[in-house]
Amino acid sequence: MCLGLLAFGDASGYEIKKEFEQGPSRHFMDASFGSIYPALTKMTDEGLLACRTEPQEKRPDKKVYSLTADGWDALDAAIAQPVSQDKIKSDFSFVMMFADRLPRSRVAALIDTQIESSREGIREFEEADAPLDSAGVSFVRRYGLAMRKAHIDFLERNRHFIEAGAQDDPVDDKSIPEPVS
Amino acid sequence: MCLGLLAFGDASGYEIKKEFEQGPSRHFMDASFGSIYPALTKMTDEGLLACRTEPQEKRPDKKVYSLTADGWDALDAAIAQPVSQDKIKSDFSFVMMFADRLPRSRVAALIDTQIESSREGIREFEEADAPLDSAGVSFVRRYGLAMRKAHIDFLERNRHFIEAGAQDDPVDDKSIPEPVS
DNA sequence: TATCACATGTAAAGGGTTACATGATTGC
DNA sequence: GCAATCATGTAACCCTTTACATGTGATA
Repeated sequence: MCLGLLAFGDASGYEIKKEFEQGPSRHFMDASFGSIYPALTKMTDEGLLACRTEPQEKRPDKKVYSLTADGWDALDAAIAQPVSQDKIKSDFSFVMMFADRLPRSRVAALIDTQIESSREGIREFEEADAPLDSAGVSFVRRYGLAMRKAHIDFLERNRHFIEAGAQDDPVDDKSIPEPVS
Repeated sequence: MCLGLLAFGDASGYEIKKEFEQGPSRHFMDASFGSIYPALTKMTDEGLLACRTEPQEKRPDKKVYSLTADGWDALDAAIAQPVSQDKIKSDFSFVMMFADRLPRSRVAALIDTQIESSREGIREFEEADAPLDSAGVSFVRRYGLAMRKAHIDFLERNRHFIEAGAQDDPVDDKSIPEPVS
């Protein structure tokens, strides 16, 4: 993943981490410093990356990595590899399977949070500098956008269904929604 | 996850694995025998699960697990816990970021595979016995269905865009698609 | 004054998969 | 005969996160 991100421009470990958090890769990959720094060191040892230290004023020194010819070859080899199926880890979906055992207010709050975080993701994607993207990056960014929109759309259209099936809230027991098929 | 699946009925480790592969939980969780069996043993030791051995004819014995009262409590505690953000690991999205470096035929094949596997997932979900689902399970199943449909929809609407940007195939260099904005 | 952003790195601990070990039966 | 399904379990290995270690400068 680090190798891939460096194909879009030289960067330090710290900048790669920011890319994982904020860039278009945000919605399908992630890594912590504990795996980024060792990976960068290892690939430099293997000759896939070159490293130069950039001194900065009023900031700690920066180690900027860039792809070598071997690095580009390794990237091309990686993207030629067969791809495995997408894997999703969703606490939300897991908890929703037991919505019947949860108070209505919790189910509603869970859905609200999901919608809000998808809206947040959409905002971040739309703010990003899309005109500079390659066709591939643009495709991936719009893909992330489309999935988030579909996510919000599904939740808004179906929430009434599951909220109706949930447990009455312990305290507030008025205003029972009609059951919906 | 095992605790959760057992809430829908007693099962053996082998059956839980099948549930991960075929049930509605298929699209957001997974586990191998190497983690299922130890988890089952551990939870039995902790008193969350009860285990009975069912002898079978012409088949190895089965160890069927069921939730104890403590198990139900642990499940309720688990679903009351704050949920973390969904995490997606997508080789496909990663490779697509570098579509410009790939031959058109590979990009097309990658997209075909994605569409086909989503169609396959839809078929499996629709075949399943939906009428017996709880409101929660039904919601999650329809959620998986909606996401897969959105996935296919995006790919079909946008594939021409990225396939146009990819590299000419090494051998076949005729029939160049028009660039699309 | 405290927290955040910048900046790199290591080690312990945790979680998971892969591979192995074993064995019967059914279908191609 | 060979592969797949049924069925359970262990251990080595791999990868990752979490937490720690260190230090400056800007902002609230």
